[in-house]
Amino acid sequence: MHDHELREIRDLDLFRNMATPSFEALMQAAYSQDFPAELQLVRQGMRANFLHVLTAGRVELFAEWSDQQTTMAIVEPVTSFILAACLRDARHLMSARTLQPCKLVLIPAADVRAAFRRDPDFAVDAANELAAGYRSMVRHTKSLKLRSSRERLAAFLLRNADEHGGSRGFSLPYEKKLIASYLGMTPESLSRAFRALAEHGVHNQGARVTITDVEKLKALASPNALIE
Amino acid sequence: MHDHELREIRDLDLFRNMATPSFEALMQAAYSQDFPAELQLVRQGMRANFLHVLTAGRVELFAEWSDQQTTMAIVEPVTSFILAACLRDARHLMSARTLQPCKLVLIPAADVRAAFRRDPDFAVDAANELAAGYRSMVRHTKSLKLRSSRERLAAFLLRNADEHGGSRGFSLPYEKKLIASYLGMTPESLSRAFRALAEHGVHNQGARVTITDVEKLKALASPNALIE
DNA sequence: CGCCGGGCTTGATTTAAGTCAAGGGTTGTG
DNA sequence: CACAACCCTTGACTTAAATCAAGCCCGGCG
Repeated sequence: MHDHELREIRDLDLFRNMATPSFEALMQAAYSQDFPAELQLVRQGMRANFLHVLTAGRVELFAEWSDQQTTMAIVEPVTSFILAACLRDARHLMSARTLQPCKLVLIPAADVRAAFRRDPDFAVDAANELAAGYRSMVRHTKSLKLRSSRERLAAFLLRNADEHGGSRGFSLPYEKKLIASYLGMTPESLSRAFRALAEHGVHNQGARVTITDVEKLKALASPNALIE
Repeated sequence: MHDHELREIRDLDLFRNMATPSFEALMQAAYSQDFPAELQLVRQGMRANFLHVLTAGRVELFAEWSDQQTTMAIVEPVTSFILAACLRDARHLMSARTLQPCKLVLIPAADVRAAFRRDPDFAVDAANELAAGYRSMVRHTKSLKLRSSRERLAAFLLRNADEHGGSRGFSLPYEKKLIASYLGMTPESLSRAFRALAEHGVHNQGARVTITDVEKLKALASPNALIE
């Protein structure tokens, strides 16, 4: 494993405060690997054997059931995933696949659990990470249960405008197909939702989005701010 | 606070392995209180000031947005809730209200955070608790995104049959209104879903449910077992 | 340069679930 | 014991979103 990879991982909130010996032991057991696009990394129902850290590329977490699939989250570098299943030594609730060629560091789950029990600072950071994950899943669920598809898209666009482009417009970070699945609708419905948002301060052309009236869009996405 | 309450709390997974001095300090700062039914304990958007432990009664966690509400979880004694918001010192994502007269132990969030940073065993247990919470929220979300309302009800009934009555029939643990909201549908739809399940091995009369054909119901609820 | 092929859009139609409205049953209470 | 209140059910109807079916557009490749 390369030095710059080690540093990237060390800089994650999850590993930042870990004692150096624990970290080194953990990295000793870990290995870095390259994967092609469209490869299934994790299958739901299987035992969690590795904590994954994505250092390059993009990974989709999705759930499947009876020949249906839905996107649960999209992982961007540098981020760890599958921490909960590792700590609980449980089966995966979600599957994972690469969306592009990816570089991942795989850390054996047993070593993660050991470090977690031995290193208090790591345990604290793991708990924080899990709390954050829990809260983001709560937000996702709330959005699904309380908002219409149009409103979900509005909220999604506002969040992205904040993180990326700002008010001068930005490009959608993923394929619309994927966004639709993440937001819990079909690609057709997403297309129509974009049209409907034209009335609410959104201009869209292909992957290009410009928010022409932030206030109007916010009014649609969060009549009051309490949802997130 | 009474001795038997202290023992109940001590026996929770969250507090079981905590060092005795940490536990005692934490309980020193805590206090027990009785609440009437239908009282709002927590309002989403507010700062999390207390970790709550329910020792008697029943509490609903719900989310609200733009004059809509939806049930996110129902808490039964003895269980702690709002751990994630406490640890992150963040605002509540959900509101909470008592469904019945309740007894709660309130532990100041600042003390929880302190104990959490100071006591490694507590940090480990907190992380486990959060991991479990995260996973249960993932299951809920998967169910919402991948199953029809009929299928969600089927899965809910199977889970309850397991936990309570067994095959000899059981009583629904809450009002149907509440179950409907938890499952993400209206009371009317729940009613129709029950009727539809008559064809799939479920007999229902008021709060009374008997599963007359478990296999048939399972076939409907989980064509393959991977969802949970 | 032209012709796939996939992703996206658009229109027509269906369907699951929500809404509205009314009535039945149960429970608690004066 | 009767009445009110609330929960639940049922029926009629509406609606949001899914499905089905073309067609379009754009990038990659022969």
